Amino acid sequence: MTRAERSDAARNRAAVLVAADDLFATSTEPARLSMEDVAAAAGVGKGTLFRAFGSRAGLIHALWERRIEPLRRAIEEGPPPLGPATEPRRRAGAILDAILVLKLDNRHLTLAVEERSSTTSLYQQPEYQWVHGLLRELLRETGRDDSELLAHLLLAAVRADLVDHLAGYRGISRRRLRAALADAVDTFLGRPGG
Amino acid sequence: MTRAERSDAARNRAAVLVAADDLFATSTEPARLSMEDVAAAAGVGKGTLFRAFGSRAGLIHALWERRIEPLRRAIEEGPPPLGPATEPRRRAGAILDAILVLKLDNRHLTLAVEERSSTTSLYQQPEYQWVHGLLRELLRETGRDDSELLAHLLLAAVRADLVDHLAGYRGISRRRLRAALADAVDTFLGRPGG
DNA sequence: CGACTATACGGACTGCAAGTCCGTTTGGCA
DNA sequence: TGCCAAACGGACTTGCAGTCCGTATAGTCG
Repeated sequence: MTRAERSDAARNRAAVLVAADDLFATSTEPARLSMEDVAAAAGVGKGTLFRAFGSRAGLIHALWERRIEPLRRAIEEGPPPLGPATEPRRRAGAILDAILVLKLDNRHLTLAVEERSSTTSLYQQPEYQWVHGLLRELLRETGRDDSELLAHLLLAAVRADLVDHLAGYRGISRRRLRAALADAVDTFLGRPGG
Repeated sequence: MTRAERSDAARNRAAVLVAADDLFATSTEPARLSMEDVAAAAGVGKGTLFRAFGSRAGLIHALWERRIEPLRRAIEEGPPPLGPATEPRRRAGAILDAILVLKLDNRHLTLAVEERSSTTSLYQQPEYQWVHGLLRELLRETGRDDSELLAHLLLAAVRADLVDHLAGYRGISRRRLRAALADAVDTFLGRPGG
């Protein structure tokens, strides 16, 4: 069995998460943010950083984990419209909307999460597979066929780089983006009420 | 004014295009394909490669240009259903289908084209902007509002990495993918006939 | 044809970032 | 207080994009 984490390791891990979170939020170009920068900002050595997170992808994943955790809880055990006791069409729409908002609020971090690195495809990431499975099941319950592909299509609509392009570069308002997404969901599933 | 290209430069340029085309088609992991590999395969020096194409992105762009050229011609001056003399809903569907097929046929190359490199976003690429503008106009003609965002959504459905994941990793047939895309288009625009 | 020069060649070199190694330090326990 | 597994950190390795510059040559002009 593995021994408990030593206190200095825990402290450094926390310091790195704080520093990296800040750097990703601040930096204009997440892809240019190097691990050495993160280590320096956290006041630890590069070796410590890699010991704690394994790789750049590991660090980014840990950061994203923290951001997505509340949403996961809300979906798995929260009240409607995100929680389980919700009519499928409404719940699917609410989940997609929540994802869009999360990405709008964490543009640079999500860009980094969805960055193409030779080894990891977005579609292999556990988080993606989790929402995809969830969504597919909800769509299936509404009676749509080929719910698997439709779930991918709806998730493609909230790809980090697209959201970033529209919200950042094109300056489209959050309101309009959410409305457009809701419209698209309604088009596919019909309005929850009708 | 600029002088004409020297014959050896033209020959090397062609050799590089042939070699790179082959390497991208063959290689399992386009991101791992280095410029030095390409130069070696083409039998030229690295300097020559960079002189001819400027950068990795420039080379990939040149390769993609050749692949997409026939489609562009068909769309701009060909017969229906791709050409201009086509009813908008039908033409939009035909264009999206053609793009999907092109990506299915050039999976690795399109992965490279849409690769996230710090400087270039997919959404800034002239090719993307061209199809997006085209599609947006067609959607506008069908009377859909927010045709700009809808055009992005439809194009997100044929993102290279998604297509590659579905066709390659998940083994979903070309037929089913095309049918699903056609369905999605119909859902948004209504069937061309009705 | 011969020589002159802009153009092109090519591979050594630079810069940069991810990830590793290993000698040194330290937290936690007896 | 002494021991040592765990953790530290920065020098080092690796791999790749892109540059530099001395050498070679295509094309032109006399």
